Amino acid sequence: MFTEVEPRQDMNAVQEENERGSQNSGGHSPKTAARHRALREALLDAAERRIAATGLVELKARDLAQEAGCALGALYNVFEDLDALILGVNMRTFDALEAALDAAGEAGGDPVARIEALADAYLTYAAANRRRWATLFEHRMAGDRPTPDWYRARLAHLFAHVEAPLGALCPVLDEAARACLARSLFSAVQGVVALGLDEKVGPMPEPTLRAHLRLLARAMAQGLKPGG
Amino acid sequence: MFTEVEPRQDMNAVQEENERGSQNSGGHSPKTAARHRALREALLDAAERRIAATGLVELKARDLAQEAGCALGALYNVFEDLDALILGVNMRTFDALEAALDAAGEAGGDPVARIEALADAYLTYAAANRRRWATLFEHRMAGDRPTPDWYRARLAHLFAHVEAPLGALCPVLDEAARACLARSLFSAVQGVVALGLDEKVGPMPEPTLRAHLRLLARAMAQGLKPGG
DNA sequence: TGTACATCAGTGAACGCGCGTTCACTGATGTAC
DNA sequence: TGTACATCAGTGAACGCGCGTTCACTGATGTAC
Repeated sequence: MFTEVEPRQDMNAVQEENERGSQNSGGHSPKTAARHRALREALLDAAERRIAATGLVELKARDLAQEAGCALGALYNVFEDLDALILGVNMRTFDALEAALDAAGEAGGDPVARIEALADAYLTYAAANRRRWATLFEHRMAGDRPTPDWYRARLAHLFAHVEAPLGALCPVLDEAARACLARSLFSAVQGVVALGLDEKVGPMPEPTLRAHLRLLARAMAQGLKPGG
Repeated sequence: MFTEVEPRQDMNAVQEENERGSQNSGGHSPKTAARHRALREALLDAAERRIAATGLVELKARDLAQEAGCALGALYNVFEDLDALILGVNMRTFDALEAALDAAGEAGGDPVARIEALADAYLTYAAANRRRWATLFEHRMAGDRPTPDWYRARLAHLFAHVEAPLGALCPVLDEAARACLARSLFSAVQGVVALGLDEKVGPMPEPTLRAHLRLLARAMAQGLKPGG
């Protein structure tokens, strides 16, 4: 029985590692394993920098290897493929973005103020990390492979940040309705931020953008209040 | 003087044609010119169909030629390059989308209702023509060429649809503020529709989506009223 | 500790493929006489 | 109307390039004895 359970746990761990883009972390000696991890980090750093500088479309394996100071082939010792690497970068971005939203969500106040704060924090993060943030939404898997589940979950988890204040604001909603509404509210903010920052349309003054976002958050929150 | 003016007008006409993606419409005889135009249309039709079926990413010159029933090279007799062809498709999409919005905008009612109607029409069009609509925002010019001005103007013109009801709702705003606000309001709707229809996140029931959109439009409109 | 051997991370040239674009050729269409 | 010639749309094989990925090789690292 013990042997039934143990290997399965290992399987899960390995599978999760793989799903998140890591190759068999392979090194048998600790030294090797450390180098392995270091190279992974170096490549992720390089990719992050390049994406921040020129965006996802300009991201090439050769540039990454050069910037990380390794040979082209080494990249494939450490990542399944480029997609896995990009997913790795996006995972970091998710972490950072969620941290920013968590921080904003923790600040107290009435639900409306909290929703406002979340929208504001979202804009702040997106404006300060435009391309990295845009990459979250731009990236499609190569070929016809589907986006991994954990990625979609991660995306969905962004919406969840609005759920708590939404529930406080409008306790009538059942869980499903609240989740849907959270998604739409998040999407509205996402839209305003995305088109507001899009240089193709021409830039919008950031204070104006911020004010509109506040208006949006406040208005929708008001519109949801039982009395509204 | 005559010769000063005439050629310049021709230049402009030609330039506009080119900017919109047409090659020298070249045929010296009317018959040839007609075939030229017919081929253009056939290719645009084919591209529209393929985009509707499989999206912009899957659009290949060879497939287009085959589906339009011409040789690969003929495409380049009639369009500068693939980008020009895609811009041509998007121009059609702009036309159709604007027509839908115009129709929705003409229906009377108070400004709030008109804004609601616009958002609703936008969702309806986007849902019925997902990929074609998505292509409006997905497409980037190849290389580092900038998006042509007329395209950006066309994009901006979408926002303008909300301006009239917005002005009626909130006459205090000067023109610039109104334009900015129109853009943000449009962007919010765009965001809700885009993420609502995005299959990566998982589909949302359309009635719910529509209800949220109405909520958004109504809430923002209320929030803008001088009394709100 | 020293030596022989095995492993495997690291290397970068080469592979392979997809795909936009060109180009030498052809044949239909139009024109001049 | 008929004939010779010119033009140019139409053709699709071939070009060229970018780029992700592989693979035969090497040398450093670790292990056995």
